[in-house]
Amino acid sequence: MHSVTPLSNNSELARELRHHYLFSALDDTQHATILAHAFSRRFSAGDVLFRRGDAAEYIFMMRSGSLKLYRLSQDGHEKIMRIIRPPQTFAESMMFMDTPRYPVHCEGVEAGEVIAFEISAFLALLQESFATCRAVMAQMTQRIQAHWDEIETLSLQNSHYRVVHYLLSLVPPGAEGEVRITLPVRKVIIAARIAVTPETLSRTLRTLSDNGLIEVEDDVITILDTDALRKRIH
Amino acid sequence: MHSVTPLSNNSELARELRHHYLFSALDDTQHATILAHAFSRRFSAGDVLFRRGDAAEYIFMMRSGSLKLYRLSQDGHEKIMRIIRPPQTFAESMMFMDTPRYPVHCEGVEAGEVIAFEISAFLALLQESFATCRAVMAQMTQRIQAHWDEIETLSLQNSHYRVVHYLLSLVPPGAEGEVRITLPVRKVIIAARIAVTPETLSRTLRTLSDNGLIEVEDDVITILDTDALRKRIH
DNA sequence: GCCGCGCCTTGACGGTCGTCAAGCTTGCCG
DNA sequence: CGGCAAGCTTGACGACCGTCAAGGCGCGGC
Repeated sequence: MHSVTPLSNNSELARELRHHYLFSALDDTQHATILAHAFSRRFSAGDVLFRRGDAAEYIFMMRSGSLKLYRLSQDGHEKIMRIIRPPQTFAESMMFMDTPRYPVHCEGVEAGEVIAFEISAFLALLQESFATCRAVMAQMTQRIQAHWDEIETLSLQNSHYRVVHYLLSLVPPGAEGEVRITLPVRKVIIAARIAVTPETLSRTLRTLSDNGLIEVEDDVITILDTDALRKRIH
Repeated sequence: MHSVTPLSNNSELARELRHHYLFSALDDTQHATILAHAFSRRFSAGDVLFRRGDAAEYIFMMRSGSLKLYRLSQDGHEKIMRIIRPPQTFAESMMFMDTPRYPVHCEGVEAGEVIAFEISAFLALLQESFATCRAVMAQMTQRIQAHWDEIETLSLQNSHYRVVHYLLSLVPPGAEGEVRITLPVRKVIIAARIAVTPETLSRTLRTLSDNGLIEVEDDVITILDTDALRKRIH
């Protein structure tokens, strides 16, 4: 694999781990152990980190950039299951499968860097640290909650709802009235994430704009009245 | 709460736990502990076990009957997230939330019985038993896999596919050629499970029947050629 | 510069599937 | 036995949204 570097004596990374929700419960010895079984991987947009069906030997932590986890239908349609950004970890749940295989493709969106930790090494640490065990479980619980929400959205709601819902998810908590947000990724990526076509996304934004609820200028969207938009879901 | 009975000296239940994937790693003392913090709950079809938003104090193990976990949209449409049958457990992932609340409604479909275990007691046991911890995580991993699959199905596939996919999921593993299956629940329940209307389900079964792929007689369906049906997904 | 390519938008069209309504069968109960 | 409700089916209709096609805009490479 190219763009791979060892992590010996990377004190900045060590400090990062100490503040990370998944690793903060570990002591110095344990930190050293997992770093000895980890490596850094740099990637560009379009680089493939793994494919669906590959044997899963690593869990990952994002350090910079962004990437997408996605599946393809037989006729080549792409559904993005998740967009990953720092400081998220992913593929944790692979650890507990009998024959671990990644269930999605993984590809870079914006160039960046991930740290890969060997699953076997991390599993061994879990036995020693119930607190870390709990952190993993809390993490998995959050993922499950997000899945319930997504399944509900996909089966109970129409595309209009999904677009509005996505916009509202970008509003900082507590914000009210007029809010300016910037789309974090290209629109075609967003469309694949919320399971609509780029055309439908474009048209829906247009309708919202015509109705005076938002203003669109490239990837900057001004929500004129957050509450009104929230109620607008029909 | 009515239909609730204590579990002291229920030796049959104790034996059941010993063979259950979630509890088999516990020793006799630990079994006694959780049984001291558990109760049995009988229910009929239509009985509400909990509602979405209720504080989650228990995890559950099905002993008999069946029930549904579901959500409602604003306009009253029901999406069944999961059908539970023995010997499944559910709501395990609630244990790791900060302020645990059930994220779905739970209602009886066929009369039966569940065992409710206090979350606090079970959490305490997890600290002592890494093996049980692992069992919980393996369980959550399976749920996550199932969610990925469902999200993929909902976003990449049409209703025809979902019906065929559901039928195939009822075929016993390894079966080939002509297979006779019985629908496990009423059709309206199945429809809500796979996110189509009862009308669409009915029409799709009709089409498959007209094309000579299946034969339908009430809740008994004969799949004439499993492989042909598998390929029929378009 | 200018060409080509990717991203986004807009329009026209058509299929899928949900909605509404009617009718059928079955089982339950007075 | 008649009446009623529930479950399922079938038909007619229409909205939603995906597909196909065309065109504008910005950007990088030659």
